[in-house]
Formats: sequence, C-alpha cells, structure tokens
Amino acid sequence: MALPHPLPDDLVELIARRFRVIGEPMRIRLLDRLREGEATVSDLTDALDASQQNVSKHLAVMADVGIVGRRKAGNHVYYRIVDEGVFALCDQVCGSLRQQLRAVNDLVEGVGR
Amino acid sequence: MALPHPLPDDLVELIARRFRVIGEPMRIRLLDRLREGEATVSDLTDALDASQQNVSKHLAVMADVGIVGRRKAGNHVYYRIVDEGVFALCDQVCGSLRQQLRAVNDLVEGVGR
DNA sequence: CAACTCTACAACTGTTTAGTTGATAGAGGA
DNA sequence: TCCTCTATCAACTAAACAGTTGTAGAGTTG
Repeated sequence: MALPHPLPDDLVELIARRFRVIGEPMRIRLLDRLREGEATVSDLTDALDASQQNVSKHLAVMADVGIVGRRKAGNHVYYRIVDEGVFALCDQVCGSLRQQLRAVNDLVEGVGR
Repeated sequence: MALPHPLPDDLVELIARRFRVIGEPMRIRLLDRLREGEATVSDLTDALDASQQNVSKHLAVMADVGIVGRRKAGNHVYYRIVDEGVFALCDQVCGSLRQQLRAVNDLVEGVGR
C-alpha cells in the first residue's frame, strides 16, 4: 500500500509525533534494555541509573503511543515492547549513520594520499 | 551487521538526534515535497505556504545531519534528498500506525456484535 | 549604478518538555 | 494495623526549539 502524496496534515502530525517520542536518548536506552525482554520500572531504574519518576514518565509516553505495553503483577509493573517496528527504525537510522561515516572516511583517505 | 548492545551513549545521542530532526511536521512536509525532486527555497515556501525564513531554517537543520543536500545555481539554492532512507523510516512508521488502527477497528467490531 | 529577487543569519518570543523534588496511592509482609 | 517497597501524580525549573521579524549579502536585471 503506497503512501498518499502529498501527505495529509493529520498523518504528518502522527508520523512526527511518533518520531519525536523515539527521538529521546533516555527512551532509546529504555527500548534497548527492553529488547532483552520484559522489565519492571525498578529494573530499568537500576539498569539506566535514572530516577524512578523519570523512567516511569518516559514509559508512560511510549505506552501512550503504543510502543510499549504494561502488565501488573503484584507489587510490580512489567513493561514490554509491543511495536517491534521500532528496532527496524533504529537499524535503518544506524544504516544511514554508517553510510555517512563511510563517506567521511573515504574523504579523509583521499586527502591522506 | 548487528547493533551493539547495550548501545553506547554516543550512538544513542546520534540516533535520537536523527529522529528528532525528522519528528517535525514542517520538515516531514518538506521531505514529502522533495520526494518529487529538487526544489528551491522559494518553491518550497510557495508549496507549503510557510515563511521563507522558516523553510530555510528547517532545510539547514536537515542539511546539517545529512538528510538533504544543496546546490547553488545563480540566485537560487536547490535542495534535494540525499538520504533516501528517510522514506523507509516513514513507511515503517505508517505501517505501525496502520497496525494500531486495525487493532482498534477489530475492537470496535467486536463491541458492535 | 540602482532597483529587485532570493537566501541566510540574528535576535526575540512563546511553547514544549526533560528532569527534579515532594507527595500520594496501593500491594504485600510482619 | 503498621511498615516497606513500588509506581504514579503534581508542581516546578531549565533547556531546547519552532516561528516571527528585521536585516544583510549575493546575484540578477534594467
């Protein structure tokens, strides 16, 4: 299914919001940690050396747009990744970064000789 | 090539920055328009009904991270997309959005019967 | 040269939001 | 019941940033 062109404003807003949610270092680290599997807020707080409140807030933001999901178990709340597509996004971005790095390297090589 | 885990902080920052650059409605519209091909600042200003300064600033941001490139020709500056990967990113996000929409639809269907 | 066009830069404003701090709610365990 | 641990809520501060206004500079045209 192809994307409409030009993109309708509502869709543009949705896409932008999604990118903005992921465009935050702390949230990327949370996702990176959640890649290992389900974790509680305190697990993530320890793993990322951040405040409990901060971790909880970021998780709430990502849950709000449906990137992560939550499951209560007794005293704990387990978070997990629901939208696996975020990893594909990160891979794609890393691919672009690598390509840029390679271009710069080639440039430097050329100067060196 | 697999991504390191856990992601090093520098890489996390780079990834986050890239997402934040794309996570802006005006910039997404600019990219959407540039998908048709090269365009000058004034072309884009007209097409998106935005101020010339605003368009110029957004283009500068995207040029800074290597998403778009520029070519001067006389009095005009032509911008073009350099990193085609941004479209893959948008497609991926739209895929996630569609999936969420479908889930909600199924839910509503279930209630209806 | 003078008038005009196109682009970029700088300063300012208002908004958004990340992170902190303090308080609160709720689920076990003694 | 009282205590502890965990998660969330609320209010605040500081920083980032989008959009506007004004302007400078480069290029073109008359």
